Amino acid sequence: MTIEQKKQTKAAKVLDSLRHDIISGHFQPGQKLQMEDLKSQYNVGYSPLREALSRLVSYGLVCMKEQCGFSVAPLSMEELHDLYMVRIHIEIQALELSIQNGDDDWEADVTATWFKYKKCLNQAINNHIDPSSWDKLQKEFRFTLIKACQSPWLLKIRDMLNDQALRYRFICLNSYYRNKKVLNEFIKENENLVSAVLSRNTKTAVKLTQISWESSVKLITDAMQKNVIAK
Amino acid sequence: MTIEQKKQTKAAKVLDSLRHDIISGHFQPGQKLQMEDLKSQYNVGYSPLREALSRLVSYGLVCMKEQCGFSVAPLSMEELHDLYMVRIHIEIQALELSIQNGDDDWEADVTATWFKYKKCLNQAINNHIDPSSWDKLQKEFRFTLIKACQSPWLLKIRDMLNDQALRYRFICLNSYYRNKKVLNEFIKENENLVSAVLSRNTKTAVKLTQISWESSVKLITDAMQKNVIAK
DNA sequence: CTCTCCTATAATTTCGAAAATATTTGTAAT
DNA sequence: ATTACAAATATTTTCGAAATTATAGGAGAG
Repeated sequence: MTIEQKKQTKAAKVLDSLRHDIISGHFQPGQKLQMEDLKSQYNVGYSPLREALSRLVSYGLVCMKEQCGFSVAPLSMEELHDLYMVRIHIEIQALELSIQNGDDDWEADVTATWFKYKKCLNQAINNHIDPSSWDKLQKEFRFTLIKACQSPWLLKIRDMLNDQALRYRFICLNSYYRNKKVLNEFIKENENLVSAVLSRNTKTAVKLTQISWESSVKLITDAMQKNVIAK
Repeated sequence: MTIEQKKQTKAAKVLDSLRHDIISGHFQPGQKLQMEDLKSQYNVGYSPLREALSRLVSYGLVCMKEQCGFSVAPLSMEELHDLYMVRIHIEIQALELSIQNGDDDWEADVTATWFKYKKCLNQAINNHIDPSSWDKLQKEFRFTLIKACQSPWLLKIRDMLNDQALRYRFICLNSYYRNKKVLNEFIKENENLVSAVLSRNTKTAVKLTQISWESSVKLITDAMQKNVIAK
């Protein structure tokens, strides 16, 4: 329990927990989310639960059918491709704007977060893996790259698509963690991306992002065909 | 009360009503949404209300501050421009894909919905204005244009941005209804758009959409500066 | 044996009172 | 007069029982 969680409402807390538990795969895609179960699992009443679930419906992580309750949004090959297609568009748009609008402070910020993230990645190569700090730093780094875009709507939509995509990425996270070759590739790719961004080379930055994400889709597709998580 | 609203849950009904009442400006931007008031206005208890409001928070039409309740999302010049920037991008992407993927049935659909919509617009010129059918037909027409894009995520995001934008459009709707010159322009623009779409001329269709929307932004900007709805 | 309809059970959804928190009002001290 | 503090009021948030609706199981007719 962190210090800052004092005055949060129960609805907000259970929203965070649910989102995390869905993204991380604690609940299976498509799984029914029964009120009674959730109530005892999260130790809350009906109201905050329904509130959280309702928000996740709009957010796209949860489905609901009237009078038949809630369920975890399913994953599928088709959706994976659709999701990444839109996501690449949004992310690239944000990146372009960010490179265009970012000031000196932003450049410093990019450098700093990449420095931290890189350090974590290098430790991962030597088997010192800390998944939670990996996630945090990756998230921070990727957000810093685009946060100077000055478009609240782009950022909001990106957030949504990002959370969706994280569910798919979880399928093949283990291959990331273990494979040193993949990790080294990954570090190099990001290194190139950062230089392109800092030198305001929009075209290169966009192309690198596109390539990197398309290979992500490939990795996930392979993992999905092996696993039986989604046909 | 329409026929098909029998087995809807109260939360769903109040969600629709709230969305409509916010978009149409029945509630002022930024206005506080008090539970007691809403409860008596919509004749429901706390649970379905909070559920609907929660979904509208994720959707972007409602804001909420913990322990301080809900309020209507505010409008502003900055957001207008941000919104339309993103919206144009998404809509164009969807339009391109739709032109690319649409089959013969889709072409027929486009022709049919435009025929109906045009008829309604022509009646509007002769002062036979029916705002509700105007809205319905406009919505149907614009959706038909892009529905062949085969991307659920694009459609979902478009829906969200569309509803947001409708709030701004409401500010200057009266000038649309009354001004015959604007209406004639409008019909002509759409006529051109439909021909471009049907002849699969993606470039022209995109350009026409862009121009038409940029002039929309201008109209709204002017109206906002006159009205005092948002500074 | 299969299908339909009815009953029993289980789940979702809703209500309104109770708890928790914010806001306002009033009082006293500086 | 102004600030600080405290009581009173108003509002939001939560709980769990009650109402509504779906689902499963079983009896009877064809």
